[in-house]
Amino acid sequence: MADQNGLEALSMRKLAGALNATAMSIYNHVKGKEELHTLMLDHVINEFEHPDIDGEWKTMLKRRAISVYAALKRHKWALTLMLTKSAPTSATLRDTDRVVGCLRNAGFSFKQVDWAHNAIESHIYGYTIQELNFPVEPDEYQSAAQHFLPHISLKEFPHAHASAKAVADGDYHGMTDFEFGLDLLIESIAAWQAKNQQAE
Amino acid sequence: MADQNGLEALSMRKLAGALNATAMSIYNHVKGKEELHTLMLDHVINEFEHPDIDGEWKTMLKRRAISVYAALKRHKWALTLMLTKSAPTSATLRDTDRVVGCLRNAGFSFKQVDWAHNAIESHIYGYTIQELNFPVEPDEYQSAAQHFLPHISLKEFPHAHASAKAVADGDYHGMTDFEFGLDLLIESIAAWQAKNQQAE
DNA sequence: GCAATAAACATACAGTGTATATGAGTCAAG
DNA sequence: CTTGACTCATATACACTGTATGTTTATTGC
Repeated sequence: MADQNGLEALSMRKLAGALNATAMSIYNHVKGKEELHTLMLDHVINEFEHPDIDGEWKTMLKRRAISVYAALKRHKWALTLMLTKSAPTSATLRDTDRVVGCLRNAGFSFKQVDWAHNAIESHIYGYTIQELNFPVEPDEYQSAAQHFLPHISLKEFPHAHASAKAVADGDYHGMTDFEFGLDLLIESIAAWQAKNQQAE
Repeated sequence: MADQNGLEALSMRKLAGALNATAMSIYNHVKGKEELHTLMLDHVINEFEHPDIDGEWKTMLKRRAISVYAALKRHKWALTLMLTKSAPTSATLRDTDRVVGCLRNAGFSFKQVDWAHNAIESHIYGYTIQELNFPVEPDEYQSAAQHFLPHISLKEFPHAHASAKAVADGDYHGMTDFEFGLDLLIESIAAWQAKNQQAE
């Protein structure tokens, strides 16, 4: 229901209706709506591709990152929930356990694992938050830019205007790439870790 | 009100009460709650430190990134709103205009600007989303790790357990750094841009 | 002083999450 | 065979939400 009509379309009464029951029946299986959200979020996290601990860390973490990105796009409500939830569940524990294990096997110190993991997660969530917030679909960038261009004041915002004009004129597609920043990060993490290996 | 008690504590009636008025009076100044949220978000965006277009892009974008990060931490509800909002406002336009201008002056192509900007934004939002979601304060990491350690199954999640144990034992503080990933990104973007300069 | 406008208001409605209490069904122990 | 415990669906009710509608009051320009 949330996948199709958004998180606000999922009320206890509507959920109960879809199950041919009343709203209060749900409370026999779930403590409240917050627990329901936690379970939903767990379901998404379980769709992440867990890295193989003995695999090459770069490819393992890249594959996982792409799968996380895909899952968060499939379930657009998930990131919203992440911002209102608190305690980590066993689903997140399993995921982090694999990531940590993979990096530890590659010779990372605990601090290096933490920092590297955190940086990659940042890219995944941040890239997704921007894409989910972006109002137009990728195949409509040019037409959207043409439509929006008159609303971007040339005097007030000359550079933003020029940038939008480049997309409107078809000089470049205007599409960003999830793997661009991801690769930058992974490579620079590798260099950083190699340099600080003996220092740790 | 949202800063102090969270976004859900800001209802039209409570806001009106704080202004010594009734809920419906607000609708004479604002179209609805969605517009109220947009205005609140704009207020946060206006707290961002706009980069000097003629400054050195690395330091300019780094300073801006840190100010964005600080603003999003001051107003914890802002990121949540970003995920439910749609059209960009003039406040966001002003911000992106400065960023784009700064990078353009540094010789970036439009595509390079877009990709670099997007990657840096990803780090800011993603890092913040994790920090806001994290349940414990930095000065309580060790005690929190000691408390949570028994709940992390050694058999099921050995690496996560070991990582938490390292924090609990005080082997390392367990604190990540916003500027770590930021610096990695900025430096690798600089290298990438320099290499592709003549190719664009 | 009067008309026009702006802003605050009271009321009402549909919808939300959920506390509480009741009732029907299943199952094991005496 | 019965009794008691337990699970689960239900009905009712409460406090709250955003806001559509219509009315009253205050303020301004002429």
